[in-house]
Amino acid sequence: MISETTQDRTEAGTDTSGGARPSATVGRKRDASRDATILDAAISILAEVGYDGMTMDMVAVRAKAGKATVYRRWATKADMVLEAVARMKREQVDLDNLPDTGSLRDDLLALFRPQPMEETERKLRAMAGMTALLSQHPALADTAHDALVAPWVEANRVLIRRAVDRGEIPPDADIEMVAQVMPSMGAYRTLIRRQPFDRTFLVAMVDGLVLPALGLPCK
Amino acid sequence: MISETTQDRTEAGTDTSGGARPSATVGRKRDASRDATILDAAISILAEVGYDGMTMDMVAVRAKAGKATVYRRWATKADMVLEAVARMKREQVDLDNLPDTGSLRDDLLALFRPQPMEETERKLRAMAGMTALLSQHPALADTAHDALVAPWVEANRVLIRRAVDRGEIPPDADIEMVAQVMPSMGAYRTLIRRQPFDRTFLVAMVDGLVLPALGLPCK
DNA sequence: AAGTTTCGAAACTTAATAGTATCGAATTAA
DNA sequence: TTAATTCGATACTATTAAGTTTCGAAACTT
Repeated sequence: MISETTQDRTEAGTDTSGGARPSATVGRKRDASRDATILDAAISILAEVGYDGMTMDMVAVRAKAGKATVYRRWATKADMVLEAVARMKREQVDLDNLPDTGSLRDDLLALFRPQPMEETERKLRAMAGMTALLSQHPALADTAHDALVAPWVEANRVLIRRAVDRGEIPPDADIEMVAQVMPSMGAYRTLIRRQPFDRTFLVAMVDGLVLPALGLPCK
Repeated sequence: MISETTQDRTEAGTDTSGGARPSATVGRKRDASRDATILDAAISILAEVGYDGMTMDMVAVRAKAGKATVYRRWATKADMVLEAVARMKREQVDLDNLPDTGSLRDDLLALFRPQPMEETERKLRAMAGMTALLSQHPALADTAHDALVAPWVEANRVLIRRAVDRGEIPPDADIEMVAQVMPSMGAYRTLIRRQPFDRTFLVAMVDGLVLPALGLPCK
């Protein structure tokens, strides 16, 4: 079972008072930076061996943390993985700072510029590792999608709309469908085929699929 | 570890002679029909709960078989799942009997006619269940792909080539890429999004993506 | 200084399950 | 008839891993 909320503060030890205690104001403070370290280790291991292949000991060892430190933060393995995935969202595509080169093709390719594609591949693999969890908790499918794929789709949507507005491509295309193509094929290629999501593949998708589907070469 | 070959015949009991014995000619014969029943149970459970969620007891119970009957056929769980997936291949798209309506659109839609799409979805879900196994044995990715997706891609390839030959669509499209679109998006939709692979989605892909990418509406 | 909490480390408990062994009944060949 | 083998069922073993507890040291509040 996945807990409703993340554990915050105590409840451990020989406490018998049962009631929820307010955040402790005394004692050593929690090192917030351990959270990120642990979650990052979790994501890496998730990408490598999947949810069921990942043990809490592996995570603790890689993060150089004790298991108590891990379980003080998340009640269960599933809870931890959930937050790890949710956190990836923040590092994703920066929707407020999209490329704007004047060419749709360049915009689409530039989406992967600052952070190289290894990082995208790592995240896709982490998502692959989560599929096992999705079987047990289908509701998590949305969390994973929102965190990893939705921002990418949204970015494509914006870039395509801009191209329509500036008259670069005809306005009658199914933008919604086209915006999903690259994320879908990227996920499939990484998750199922286990092939690299590299620049060659990216360019092939843009030139062989996305732009033609939008009617570009017919102009 | 995954065994090289499927166990055939004996080696069980109190045999101490070590050497590989030829197929027994005496005693009760193996009921070959149990194989299919067991593998079918395995596929269903795989689709429902994934590889790690599936226990050998579940499979035996659903197939109304004893575990000895299962392990007499396959040495390990992974072996069994492998053969189950390989067997799905034979029930897939009939490449020797593809639709040929004279219209690419109708051909693509007709691919899913005889067997309804629930079956396709079940197979895609079984594949989703296998992703966990792929994390541990990446070599299996090819087996799964060959069994479940490659025939579908090949069918698309053939149908598209025919349309090019008869002049329905221009010959300069990236056929290889386009042929992969529907399987990729179908897999992604089923595996990650956990949304239905229904006729509506199929038509949207064909009309909003595949045909436009091939340059059809510009003719 | 005193009391409380967090830290990493490691020992421990407990539940689940892959795989094995055994059972009595049924099937087959010699 | 007899010996070998398969069948479903079930008990058993061994391993793995989630989650708990304990430890001594460090860090923080009052």
